[in-house]
Amino acid sequence: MTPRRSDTRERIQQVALELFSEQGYEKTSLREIAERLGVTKAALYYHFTTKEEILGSLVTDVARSIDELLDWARSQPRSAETRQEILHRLADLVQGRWRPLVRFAEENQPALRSLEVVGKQVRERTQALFSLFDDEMADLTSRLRARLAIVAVLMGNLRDPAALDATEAEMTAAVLEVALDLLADRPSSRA
Amino acid sequence: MTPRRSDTRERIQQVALELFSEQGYEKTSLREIAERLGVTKAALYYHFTTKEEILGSLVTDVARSIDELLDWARSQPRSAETRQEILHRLADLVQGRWRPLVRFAEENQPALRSLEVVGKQVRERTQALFSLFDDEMADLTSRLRARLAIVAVLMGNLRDPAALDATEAEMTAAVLEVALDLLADRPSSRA
DNA sequence: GTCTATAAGTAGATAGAC
DNA sequence: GTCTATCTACTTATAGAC
Repeated sequence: MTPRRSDTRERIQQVALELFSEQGYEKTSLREIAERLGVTKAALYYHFTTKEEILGSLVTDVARSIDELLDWARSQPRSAETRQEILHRLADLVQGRWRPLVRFAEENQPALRSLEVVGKQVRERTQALFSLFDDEMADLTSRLRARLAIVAVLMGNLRDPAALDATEAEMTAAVLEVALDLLADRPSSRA
Repeated sequence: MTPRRSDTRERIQQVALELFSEQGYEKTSLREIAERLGVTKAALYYHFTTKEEILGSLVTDVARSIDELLDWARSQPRSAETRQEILHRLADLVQGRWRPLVRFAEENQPALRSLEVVGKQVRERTQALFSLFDDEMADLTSRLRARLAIVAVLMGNLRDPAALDATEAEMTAAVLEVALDLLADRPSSRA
């Protein structure tokens, strides 16, 4: 018996995310959101006090999921198995329910940065993800590789302009393989 | 004796790029550009017929530089030395004179995509850069690695939120090392 | 909980004087 | 080549009826 007073709020979030993803945050107006939903602008203001709050409510939800991943990761031993499992969970996260929003965040950095509250949340999580594999004592190339591993996982999520025509499962597997290889310590070869 | 009728046009380009980079394309208004320049909006319209044309004039300049790199690359044999030189030239390009604009392009994909002419130029060059190292007969992970090598070079260019406190020269060297390693063929280890 | 109506401001763009 | 003045079309946001 969930209260379920209205699903309008959730429908607003869903439609807003669609439009933000298609056009970017700045270019999307409240009028457009209201029209696609078949309600008026004023209706939006009943559920959200500002445009930023609509985006903020979405970002907060993702941030919670990332925090759960971070908490879990920090409770585990720093082993190769842990790293592998972290990457798997991260891949699930960015390709599952949060795919549209994560993609949106990747593509709209300036819009997110310029928003007071939302920007802070995004920056903190980005940094936390990078720091997961970041050994501050390691040399620069190792640290770069660690970051690229994260980026590789996020790449499985991209709107691909020059498609690699692979299935999603193939992409995920390939991306994880490349990411794990980036994390593997290797003797510094090469002159 | 260059004609040099007016440097206003170039000053507009320079100031516009500053503001576009700081705030994003959509959020930057012609009023702001004019104000920072100490002229009026109408003055801008003497030099550029639309806002998009200001950005377009900048993008066209970079596109030309990338085309030169692409032409040169295609005229070379497909050797390890060539790949190394390509990466070096790409790094020079994104970290030199075009750094602000390349960074802007990375951060404002949706804005650029939604612009008719500009978007096409950007998409074509991105694809061309990826295809430089892309052997369509190779397996998926190799192709992913090739793309990641390009991404790595572009990462040397990022506004870094969690700074790796390295000098620019160190970053460039490290980024190139990682990129080259990504391009190196390797026996598919790992179960 | 959703509406109409409207405020108050800004955007990109133009006409025409100087 | 740059200005003032203005236009039209939007924007986010609010007040208050239903």
